[in-house]
Amino acid sequence: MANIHDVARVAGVSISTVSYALSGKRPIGEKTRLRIDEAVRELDYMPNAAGRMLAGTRTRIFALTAPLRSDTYAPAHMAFVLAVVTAARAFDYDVLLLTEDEAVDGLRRVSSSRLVDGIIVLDVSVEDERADLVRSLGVPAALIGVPGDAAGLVCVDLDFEAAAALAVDRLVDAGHASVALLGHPSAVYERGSNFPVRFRDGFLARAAERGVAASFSMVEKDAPEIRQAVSAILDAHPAVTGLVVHAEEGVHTTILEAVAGRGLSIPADLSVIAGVPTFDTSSFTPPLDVIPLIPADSCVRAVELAVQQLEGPIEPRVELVAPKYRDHGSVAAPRPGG
Amino acid sequence: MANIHDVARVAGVSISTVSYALSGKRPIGEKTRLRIDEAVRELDYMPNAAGRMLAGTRTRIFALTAPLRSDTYAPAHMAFVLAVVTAARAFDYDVLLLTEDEAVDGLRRVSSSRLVDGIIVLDVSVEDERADLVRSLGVPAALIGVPGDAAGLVCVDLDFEAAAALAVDRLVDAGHASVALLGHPSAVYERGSNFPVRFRDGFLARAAERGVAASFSMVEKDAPEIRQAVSAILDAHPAVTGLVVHAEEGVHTTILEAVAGRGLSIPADLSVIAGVPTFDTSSFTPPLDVIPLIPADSCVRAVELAVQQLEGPIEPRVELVAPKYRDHGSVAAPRPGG
DNA sequence: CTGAAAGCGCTTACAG
DNA sequence: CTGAAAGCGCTTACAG
Repeated sequence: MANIHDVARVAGVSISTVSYALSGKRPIGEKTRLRIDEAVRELDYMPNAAGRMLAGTRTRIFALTAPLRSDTYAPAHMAFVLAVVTAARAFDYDVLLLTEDEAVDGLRRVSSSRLVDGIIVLDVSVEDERADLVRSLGVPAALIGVPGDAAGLVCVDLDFEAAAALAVDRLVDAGHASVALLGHPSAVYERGSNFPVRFRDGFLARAAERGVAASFSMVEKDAPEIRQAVSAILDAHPAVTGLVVHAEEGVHTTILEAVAGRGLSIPADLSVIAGVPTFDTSSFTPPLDVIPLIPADSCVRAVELAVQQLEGPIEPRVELVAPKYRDHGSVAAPRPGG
Repeated sequence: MANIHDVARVAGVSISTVSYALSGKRPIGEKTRLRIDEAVRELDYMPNAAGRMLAGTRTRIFALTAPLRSDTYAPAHMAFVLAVVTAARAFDYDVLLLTEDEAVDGLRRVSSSRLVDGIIVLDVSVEDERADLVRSLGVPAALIGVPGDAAGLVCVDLDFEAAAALAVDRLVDAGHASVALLGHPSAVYERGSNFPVRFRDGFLARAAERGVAASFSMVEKDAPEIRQAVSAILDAHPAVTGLVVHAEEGVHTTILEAVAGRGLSIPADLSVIAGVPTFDTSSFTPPLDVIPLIPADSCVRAVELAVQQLEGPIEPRVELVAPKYRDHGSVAAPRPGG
């Protein structure tokens, strides 16, 4: 395996010139550059990563701490991991994957040994020991999600309150005067991430602002309970003509079946918006308008912020990514009669 | 951040003694070791990864190439990634994650730059460009799964033929004389991985060996088609009393509903075994006997084989992991009447 | 049982 | 525009 000395010899220059030619950190004479390029090609030279890390100030590796617990929703989790890796590669960074069992020890190890230049934290929970650790490590880091105590941290997340508000606005703007939110099972609001709470609060707050009636129900995952919840809310609030669903994929389909089962058609009788899913709602029956949670949006920004910190500390912050609305035809004006 | 010279100075020894004390590669005097341990603790010393990589012969990093495509079954994929990372950590190896878009270029980059000591390949397809690449790279590598051309490669996979044969044996041993396999959609058998084919062939071959009637149907994913397939096979082969299912999670539940819908009870009327799922079948209604695909089994072995290759090339091979049977009560003797 | 020293392959001031 | 050289932080023969 050729090294920089081989390239320098073949090109008839010094190793520093080879180094500068490859890094572009100083101007190189036209013909010198050509001879070096030629030598690099001839020897199939690729700089040694360890030499680079040791001499330089960067390892060009980020640690990604992603639990990969089996109780996380795998498709979304996978999409986020993929988005982080893709975003990191755009900055020429590789990603070292640290999982649940080694969350804290692993982060400590790879940052103390200077194996990584920074840390990206995924699947952040309210009480996340990784948040405290990152704070104490003082290493470049960005969290995707917001822990209970975000002081001193750089966090990026979808603006869930704005997303819920956007859903309300769409319904109200279409003429609906009574809206309902079908949410996750109650356990989700009690522990784990705080975004369901933020979505719910954003929903209720905006509905109040807009002066429309609003109700909120938590829905368990079993089909009978889902049907029950749909009936309950439509029976208890007959005026409801706009529905926002913040739940898992399977729950959506069951809700849609239940709605159809009551003889209601979407959007003629009921307008429906899916809130912040990571899955596709355009192939549902009927396709649903959606305010998606887009992994790339948060991940790209988180990686950018981590990269910025390589130059030095930046202001701690919670950066909220603006929600986007995608129309699939499931929202319309309510029937004149109500 | 303390380095090895700091530790040596505080402990009053040379840096080589510190290095040997930490690596355990040569015996160190009792009190010398104590002084070094003390200094390490006092300075919170952790060896610099880049220095280690450059001076040593190992980076202690494996590349894991896992596509993370959105069309792969995420829960299983995540379980495999997790199992690889966990297995690698047991050998004190970290894992660098390379995804789809960079499969070939990324592997070339990290191996040419000596960033990694070896490669673990996940989600291997029949025509997998990564297989050819790994062959040409000549770097320690282990594939989890078997490509069309496995020549020169080290592969590990579940023994799918043996798994299917085990299912047949269980049914035949219980007294069943006519068995059926409900498999994946036809597209799965035509492209992608080859394990569905291996499972099917193992099923048919063992049934022939045991002298029992066997049929095989491919089942699409939509509920109506699933119900249709169940009816078709039970109508066409009324003697069938033993069923093996090799399909996705949702398909299983729909099949069970369809079976119940026909008034058949499991296992009294029909014995059912789930073939090589990565999901839990013990919470199905009823719980199903299962021959699971256990990510850890293949992943641990693949990592072991990669580690072995650090000492030098080993014999190329396709190592098949023996299947295991888990009884949940869904297999019984057929009714005396047939 | 321990140490002095070479060397791994780069980057980057320093010098011209 | 280019080069000689120091140095990053380790490991490991070599020597005693």
